[in-house]
Amino acid sequence: MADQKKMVEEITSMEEDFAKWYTDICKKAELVEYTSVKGCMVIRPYGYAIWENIQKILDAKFKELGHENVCMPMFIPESLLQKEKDHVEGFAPEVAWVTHGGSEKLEERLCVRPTSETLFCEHYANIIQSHRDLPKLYNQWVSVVRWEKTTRPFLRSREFLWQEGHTIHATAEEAIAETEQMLNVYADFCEQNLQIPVVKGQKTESDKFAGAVSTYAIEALMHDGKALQAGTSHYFGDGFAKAFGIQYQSKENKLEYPHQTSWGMTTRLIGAIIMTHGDNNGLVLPPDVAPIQVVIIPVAQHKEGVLEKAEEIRSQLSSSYRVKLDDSDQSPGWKYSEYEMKGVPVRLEIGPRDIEAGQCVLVTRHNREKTVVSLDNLESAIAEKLAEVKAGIWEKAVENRKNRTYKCTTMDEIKQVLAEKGDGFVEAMWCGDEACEDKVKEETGVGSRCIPFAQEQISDKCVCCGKPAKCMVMWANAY
RNA sequence: CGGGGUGUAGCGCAGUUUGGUAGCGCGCUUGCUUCGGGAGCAAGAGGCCGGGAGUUCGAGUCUCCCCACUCCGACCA
Repeated sequence: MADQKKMVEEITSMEEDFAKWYTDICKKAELVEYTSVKGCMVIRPYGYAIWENIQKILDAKFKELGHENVCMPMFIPESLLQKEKDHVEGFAPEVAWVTHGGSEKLEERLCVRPTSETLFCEHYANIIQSHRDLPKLYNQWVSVVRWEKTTRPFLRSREFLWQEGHTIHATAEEAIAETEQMLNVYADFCEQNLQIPVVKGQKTESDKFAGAVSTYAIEALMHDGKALQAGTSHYFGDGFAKAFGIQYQSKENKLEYPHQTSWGMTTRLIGAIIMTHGDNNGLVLPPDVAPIQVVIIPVAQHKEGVLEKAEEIRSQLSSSYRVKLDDSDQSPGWKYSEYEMKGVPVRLEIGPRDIEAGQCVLVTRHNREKTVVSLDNLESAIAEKLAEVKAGIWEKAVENRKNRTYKCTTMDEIKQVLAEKGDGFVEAMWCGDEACEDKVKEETGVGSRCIPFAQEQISDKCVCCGKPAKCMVMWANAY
């Protein structure tokens, strides 16, 4: 909040240096720690707990829709990776290779999975014979490795955690429906659980997944105006099935190729949370995934009855919420700052004066508003506060995106608005020609993020070449 | 992968120009006093100066080679 005094001095302000602000939060809020291997980070308990909560919610959604979890190996033989031409071309530049087992050189080198399409395909070829074997709705929670050149905590690490869904269906229609369904699951998760507004859309040909027929994505806008892809869902058609020889016998007794999808979300979401909701005092966590939803800070805890009351409240609340009572011997002021930095949505202060009056103080993280509430209906008061936090951070994020979404009809307009207002989402028309896509990127610095489902006819001409436009594209500088 | 910057105690830094055997602040430990927005005093602990080779009687400091972090590009969840 602009008028609030900055109370945590350890974090660089985002106006001063956004990149440093980001890494400061990652480290000071104890989300990650670097290791001696470039791009490989320790996700510390507080950061991992966020991921576990993300997993819990998503996994339940997947299972509700009939998906089953499986686990593929970590290694892919080179020959297997190479079966689908586009796929290998897309991933080969960034795979890590295992060449030795012990001291012996392997006959065929193995890549550490950058994604598992090939492994799923090999497996599907083995287990699918009949239409009765379809569909298979699989998902796995694993880590993958991509040998990135520049790395940043959560946003781009060489090893990252994710889930990858891989489904295989008898018909194209079914597979397309699955692709769309999962994109919607992702969008709903971002918006309803993480309070991150997203734009749903389709990737352009040049930007789609290696080996896919079509790629869909959700794009979120960060505080600094850069776009972040928060999730993707791909439709593969029968290309992989053909490359890997997956066939099934239909009811009509004909051999057919099945149709596939894949979709994924990663620990990058934690980066999205930081850069969507965080402020100069640190993290601001969406209540649904916050490891601690309510932190209880006893005041004058050495005085008789204070800790006992605080513990009583903790115990009472812990059946409904993730609660922590901090009874360490730090001063209350220190604790306020500490848990603000860690983004805990609601703080509960309780001291001798409160106890006497049968009340406590609730403070919401995103706006630091204090409310005195009676201890008699504490649970509902907290539910209200958590809902307030959700609504508050959602509105703020939507507002930011609104302020940073620009409609442009010419290249000069794009350059001008970016120079004046800073990075953001640029909506502009496109003719569909890849040359124009490249030229926009080259001249203005913003690349195509997606072709939003929510189309708007901004003009009838391509922003670049002036020829008749096919669709509106959302352009942005991206992470 | 190209161009810049940085690696000295857990964190932030000084010391490097001019080689002489390592310091400051915060944090940490113990004790007492404090406690409603990062408390005070006192006494302590903590370093193969990112790693390796070299020059030198002697290297945090000079030379070379690695590695990591970071920023700006290109590539990417």
